[in-house]
Amino acid sequence: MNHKYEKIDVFKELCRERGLRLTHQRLEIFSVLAEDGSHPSIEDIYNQVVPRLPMISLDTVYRTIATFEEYGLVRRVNFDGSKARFDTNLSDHHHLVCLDCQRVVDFYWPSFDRLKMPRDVAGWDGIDTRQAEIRGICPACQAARKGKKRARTVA
Amino acid sequence: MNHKYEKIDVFKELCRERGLRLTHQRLEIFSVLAEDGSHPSIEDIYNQVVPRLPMISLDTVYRTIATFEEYGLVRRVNFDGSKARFDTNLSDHHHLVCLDCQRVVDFYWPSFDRLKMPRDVAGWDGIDTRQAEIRGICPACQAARKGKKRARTVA
DNA sequence: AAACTATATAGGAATAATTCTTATTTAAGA
DNA sequence: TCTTAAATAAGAATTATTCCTATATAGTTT
Repeated sequence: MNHKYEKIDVFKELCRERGLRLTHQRLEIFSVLAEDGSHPSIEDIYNQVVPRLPMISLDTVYRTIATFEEYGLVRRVNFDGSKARFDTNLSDHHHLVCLDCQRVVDFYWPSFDRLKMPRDVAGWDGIDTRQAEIRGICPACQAARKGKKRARTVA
Repeated sequence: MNHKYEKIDVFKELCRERGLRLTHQRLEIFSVLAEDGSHPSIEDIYNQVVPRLPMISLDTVYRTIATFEEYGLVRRVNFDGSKARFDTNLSDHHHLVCLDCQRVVDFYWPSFDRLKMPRDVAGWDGIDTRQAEIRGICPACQAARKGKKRARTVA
C-alpha cells in the first residue's frame, strides 16, 4: 500500500507550491483521509488522529479540514444527520445511503455521467459537480431486519 | 390560488384520518409550507408563521416539522450549511444549488428518472429516492459577478 | 354546552456541532 | 541561529437542535 505514500508526496508538493505550511497536524490529518473512504465526520477524523498526536485539538481538525476543502483536497457532503461529513474520493462518483445504518457507499454510474443536462440548467454556469444520491436499505441491514435470530454483522 | 386551500383540506382530512390533532400551529405551519417552495429552514418557517401566531415557540416549529416528516408531508434536504432545510415538493425532482447565494431550485429530469440503476445498487432494497444534485452559479449571481456596477437584484 | 383526558404547546434549560479568541508555538526563510 | 507570519491548543462563545415541565387545548364524552 504505497499508494498512500504517493498521495502524501503529492500533498507535500502541493503545500510547497501553494505556500501552505507543512505541519505535523496537517500531515497526520491528510494521512488519515488518504486511507479513510467512509465519509468520516470531523469527530471521526479527530479520533483517528489523536492516538498519533495526543495534544491535537478538535478545532485544529475543523480548521485543517476547512483548509483542505479550500484547496480541493476533500469535499463536504451532507447526508441526513447533524454533523458534516467529508469525502476524500475526488473522482466522479455517486452515493448510496443506507436509511437504517447511515452508511454511505460510493458507486460509479457512467451512463448518468454522460447524460445530457436538462434544459432547466441552461443559464447556470461553473457547474462543479453533478451527483446522484440513492437511498435505500443496504444488504447488511436487510439481513438484520429479516433474520433477527442470527447475529448481526454490522460494520 | 385556491390550490393552497385544496392542499389544506387534504391536510385536514389527513389529520382526521390519522388522529393527528388539528392545532392552529399545525395549520399555520402547513399553510406556510404549502406556499413556500424555497426549501426553507426551520427559522425561515418560524419567521413566516410568527406574524400570525406571535406566541409560537421555535420548538413547536421543530416538533411540527418532525411530525410532518413522519407523515410524509415534507422531506428533509441537506445542502451545504449547518441548518436543515425542508422540501415541500414531493414529486420526483432534482436540485440545482447555487454555490454563491445558496439558493436551491427544483428541476425535472425525466431521462435521469428513467435511467437504469447501475449494477452496484443490486442488493440494496427499499429505494425511496434517487435524486440528482447539480452545483453551479445561478444566472443572478453570474450577473452580479460580472456587472458589479449595476444594482444587484438578489432574491 | 360542560367536563374530561390525552396530546400539544410555550418557555426556558440542556445538549451538540461548530466557530471564535488569545496566548503560545513553530515552519520556513534570511 | 534568528525572525516572523502562520498555525496551534485550550477553552469560551455561538448556533442549531432537543429536552423538560407546567399549562393549554382539541376532540370526545356526557
